[in-house]
Amino acid sequence: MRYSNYFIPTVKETPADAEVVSHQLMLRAGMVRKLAAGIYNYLPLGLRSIRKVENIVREEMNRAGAIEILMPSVVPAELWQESERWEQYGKELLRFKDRKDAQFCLGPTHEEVVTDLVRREIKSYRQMPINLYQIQSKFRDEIRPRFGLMRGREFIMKDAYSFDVDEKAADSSYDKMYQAYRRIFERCGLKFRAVEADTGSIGGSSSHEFMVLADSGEDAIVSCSACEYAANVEKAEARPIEAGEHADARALERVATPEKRTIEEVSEFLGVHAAAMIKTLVLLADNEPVVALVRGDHELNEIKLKNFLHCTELEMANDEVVTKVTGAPVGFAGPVGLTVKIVADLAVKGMKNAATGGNEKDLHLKNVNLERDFTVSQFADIRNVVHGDACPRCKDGVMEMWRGIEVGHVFKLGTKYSKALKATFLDADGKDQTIFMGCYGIGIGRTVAACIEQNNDANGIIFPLPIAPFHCIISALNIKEAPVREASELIYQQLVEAGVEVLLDDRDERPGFKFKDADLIGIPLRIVVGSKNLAEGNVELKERKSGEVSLLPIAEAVERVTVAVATALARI
RNA sequence: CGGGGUGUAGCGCAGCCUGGCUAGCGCACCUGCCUUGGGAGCAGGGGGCCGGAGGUUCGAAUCCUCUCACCCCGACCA
Repeated sequence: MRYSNYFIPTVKETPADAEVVSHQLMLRAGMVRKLAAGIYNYLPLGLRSIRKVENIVREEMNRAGAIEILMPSVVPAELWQESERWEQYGKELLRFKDRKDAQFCLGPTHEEVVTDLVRREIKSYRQMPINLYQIQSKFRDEIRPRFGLMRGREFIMKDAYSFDVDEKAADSSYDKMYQAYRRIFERCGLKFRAVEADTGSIGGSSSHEFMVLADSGEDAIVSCSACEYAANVEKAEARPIEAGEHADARALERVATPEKRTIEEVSEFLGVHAAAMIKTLVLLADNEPVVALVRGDHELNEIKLKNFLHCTELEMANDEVVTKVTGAPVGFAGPVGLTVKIVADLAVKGMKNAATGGNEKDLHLKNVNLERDFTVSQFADIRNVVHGDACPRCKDGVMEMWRGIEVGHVFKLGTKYSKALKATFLDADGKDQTIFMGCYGIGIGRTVAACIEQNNDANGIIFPLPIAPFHCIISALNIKEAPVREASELIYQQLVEAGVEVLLDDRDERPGFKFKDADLIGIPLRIVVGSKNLAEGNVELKERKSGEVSLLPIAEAVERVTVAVATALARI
């Protein structure tokens, strides 16, 4: 490709509304342009990287035995009503009507559509296992789209769905996908981790997320320093804390705490450590008030509590409800004397002589003790794991925390959708059975963004070769000079013939301008053709990542680039 | 959805508080000269319904009302 005939609108200044570095660089490098909130045009460079990821995904899905199809993005409401997600999915589902007033939505995911297809066509155990996938634009009307391609409303996703005769076979399909995902992200050149995850609105029994490690990541994940355990904090299990010291219960004390509301304020005012306090939170579970207790230095994990309570809606109560439940304004809630259902975190069980709210304005209690002063309906693991917690799986490890970007997610769905949509088959005994499903997603655009998040410097993007829009750029420094032009053309032709994807910068621009652009768009290898070196028969080869420069005869430079590209692509 | 903020040339911004002359600056763009190893220099030039609608006023980018769009924070830590 010749730069002068191509379309790479680079920008020197950083756009004001781009926060994270991947978004800034994708805009500056001319990879994408915004059309509306969370909706983007993919320009040539961005599209090439996206195609690279798609192709890696495609190859690995095919290798794992999955079969590519393409489903429509416009989906009739009936299917979503049949699975009952029409009501459950909420405002993220973009709904609209056609001219006949029939309801439709833009598919945010395709369990219903694929299950409908399969229930019509798959009738026998002989037709399974089967795994169907597609690479397609999805639409989710996100509350707050942000970070460019990282959280868009329209985005390109690979989604795969497996169908099996029983749970064991489904597990095996799941495992194949898990392994395929590892290969995919390794091939993309990413540093990532697979972690246990909550299943959220997709549902199902268990799942893993594939997280690209990056400080700007929206998700917090934990991993054990000693064993293989790794999980999203939403899911990460807290190891029950052993009962505290056997201190004697002291007499309950009422303490005036004027205007001291937060754990921080009260602990400072009373001179007790936050860990010796009980944090009391009032929530509404399907509109029923519930009180959650966690240790003062811990955080409530709403997802755990929600799963424990088996409710569909869980939210923090507003001031009005808090006042009604505790009899005191916000900031003075405590478990003593409450009549509503109380769920306490396991760590609260061993607490002795704790401090907590007095359910009265400007009042807190000291030396509060379980059983003597208050009772708890149920104990459960409802807090967030914190850095340094003991590992729930092994004896020796402690939990370490990371930030990650979720680029892939694999779910065991069981029979949630097949049951709702009556997707059944006849087994070897001629009996009707429900199909076991799994589903497997990869955010294609997000993978490119996550990659840039992980691979950049002050000058711009540093693409790993497998997903770089071009392998090599030839910077022809003074294109008006015949020798430079001819040598550049020669190198270009030879590289193209060798199967290297080359961008020839044949623009009539100053050298510095070309160097800045080349660095910004992140092409891994650069050959500089300048008249001085060329007089000696040499060109310069520079690696974007290391900055390593070598002066080489033309033939050798071509050879080096060809070998480097072949090596990088053959690595796995 | 709650709070805050911003809409002025393709991009980044000033002007608005305190209304007034032709609406400015940098980058980008066009022409010419010059220059050619890290986003050069000089000269000339094009480009704006100041987000939209309504109002106040002799006069509105500027004040008021409504509206649309976008951005940020929050929507869990009482």
